Amino acid sequence: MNVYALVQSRIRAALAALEKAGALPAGLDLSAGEVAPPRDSAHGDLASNAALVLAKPAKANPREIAEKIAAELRAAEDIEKVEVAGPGFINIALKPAVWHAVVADILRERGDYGRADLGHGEKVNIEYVSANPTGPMHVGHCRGAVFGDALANLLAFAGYAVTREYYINDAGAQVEALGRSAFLRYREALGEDIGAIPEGLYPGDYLVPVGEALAKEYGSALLNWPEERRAPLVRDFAVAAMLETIRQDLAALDVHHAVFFSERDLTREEDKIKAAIAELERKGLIYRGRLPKPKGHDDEEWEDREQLLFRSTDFGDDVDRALQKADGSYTYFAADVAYHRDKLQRGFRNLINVFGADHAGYIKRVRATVSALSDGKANLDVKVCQLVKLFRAGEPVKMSKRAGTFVTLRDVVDEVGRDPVRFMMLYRKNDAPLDFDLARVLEQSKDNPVFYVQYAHARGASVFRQVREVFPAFSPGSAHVLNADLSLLSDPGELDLIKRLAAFPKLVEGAAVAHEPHRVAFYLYDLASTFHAQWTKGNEMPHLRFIQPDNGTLTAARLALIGANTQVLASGLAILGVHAPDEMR
RNA sequence: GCACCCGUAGCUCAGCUGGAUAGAGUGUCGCCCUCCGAAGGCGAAGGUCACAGGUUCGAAUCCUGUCGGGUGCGCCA
Repeated sequence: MNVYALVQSRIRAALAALEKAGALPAGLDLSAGEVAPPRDSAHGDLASNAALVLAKPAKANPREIAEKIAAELRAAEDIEKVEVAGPGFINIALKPAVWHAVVADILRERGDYGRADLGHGEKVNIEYVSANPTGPMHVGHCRGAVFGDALANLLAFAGYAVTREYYINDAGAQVEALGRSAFLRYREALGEDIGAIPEGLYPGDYLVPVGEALAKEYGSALLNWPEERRAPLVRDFAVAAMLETIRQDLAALDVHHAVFFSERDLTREEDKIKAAIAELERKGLIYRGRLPKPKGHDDEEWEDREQLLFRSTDFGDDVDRALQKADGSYTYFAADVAYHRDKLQRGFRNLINVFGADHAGYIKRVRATVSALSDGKANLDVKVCQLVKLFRAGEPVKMSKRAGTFVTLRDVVDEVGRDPVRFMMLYRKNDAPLDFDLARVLEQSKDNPVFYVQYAHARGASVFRQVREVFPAFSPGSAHVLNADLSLLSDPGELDLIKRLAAFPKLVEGAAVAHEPHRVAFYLYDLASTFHAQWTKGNEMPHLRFIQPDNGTLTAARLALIGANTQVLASGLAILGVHAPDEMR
């Protein structure tokens, strides 16, 4: 049971009663207002602003409405105290039994506690990473990968049927360059001195094994093949190898996509692109025309040219967008139109794209595309992940992709491990830049949020290990713990911890609606902090220690609280995709 | 020139979609281990929420403008 929902429903009932009695005008939105924890806990457990929100439509004084609502609420069994404060806030204190019931709920529902049904099983498509298959992933990709994955976990937890998807940019000039680069490495593998890698090709060492693999598979045969037969083969071979590398890199982060969608498949069957453009044409959104030259872009290569354009400005874009290049082939954007049409045809009405910061300028045209193709019936949210700056003990780590010496995702995961990478990437809003310090995330101290949260989980497990020496039967799932007399949990610190645990379902809903997994990370930090504080109280006040050797019933109740806390930490960490260890060594 | 993102404590950042006296961490200063993990905790100090208007019962949050920082800008992907 969600205490926020409980109180909200009590307020709604109170409003309905008032309306029926004529104390409020009919026709008001009775679900108006919000129940939230007050900033100052002295104001009570929960506060509602319903009276303030309703004051205007009801044409009444907010304090008077609040008093009426308060009078109704005081009759409710689970409510201990109701006060009207300030301009018309309704401050509510709940009976301890309500809070104790939260602990029992968590222990009963276990991993399902906090699960929501916001999505009603509706399908959501999340496209993320989508790094070009021209090399290993670097740290910049890492953030989008972790963000998309955590968001997918979060939405699944909130009741959506989530599809995780990767769009492979395996068409166009970049992969042709990759193929030529791989062919050079192939000749190198055959013993030829290839000299420096020419400008425009990929110089990175990671193509050396690809050349060797080609040599192993084909011997020197490819040298004699005509280019039009050889080039596509080498290119596809190289793309497949890069894709395999990327999959392994993602697996190291525990990121797994269900669908890999190939751009080349779209361009090979141009039908799909043509069909997508035809559909836009039927809607009157395609025309031939000229684009204005962008300002502050003083290159003489600008050639005023008539081209095939999509009226994306009808949907809020800055300029209309080209669908064909000068040579008549389709642009990347044209393929993307077909790709998004494909998503819609697969029945998705909720789409989420996770972009890197350098693609922010692409958002409006994709939104325009989805809006046009779905007649405004589909929702597309584009989440932009800002840049990651890499540090080591405060010093910036230099990287240059051009020189082929960039820091790969794999380097980072190998150095610090999966959990710190995932947690730190999520311990920030996605649209704020992120400084990632390789040294700091490995510190085993409270200065390191990853450690701090995991440590809280491990401490909980540690108590259950310790208690075996006094009460061997008190295992986490034992009847002693599950049926403990929770009314014994009366210390303010214990109640405070329960109140935070009770906030988890609301937190999940809010984070899911906003598509903001970082809220989960901050919540967990806060929860861990509350738990650590209660733990340490036992140092000075032995009667507050969780294990009371001479009092089994009290120990059982406190173990129930710890079990609930450990469960919520585990559930939250699972959303982030971070391990919840039982021991830290 | 235009578009998008950002501007909150010395530093790094939250702020639950408009609520009450703006919060954490870090740094500075002062405390707490015979004790379930001190790998932790408690306290003090620290603010014109970039600036100026506007919207209303009420603004860090919404609107307009200014300043400052970042990213991007036809025929690349």
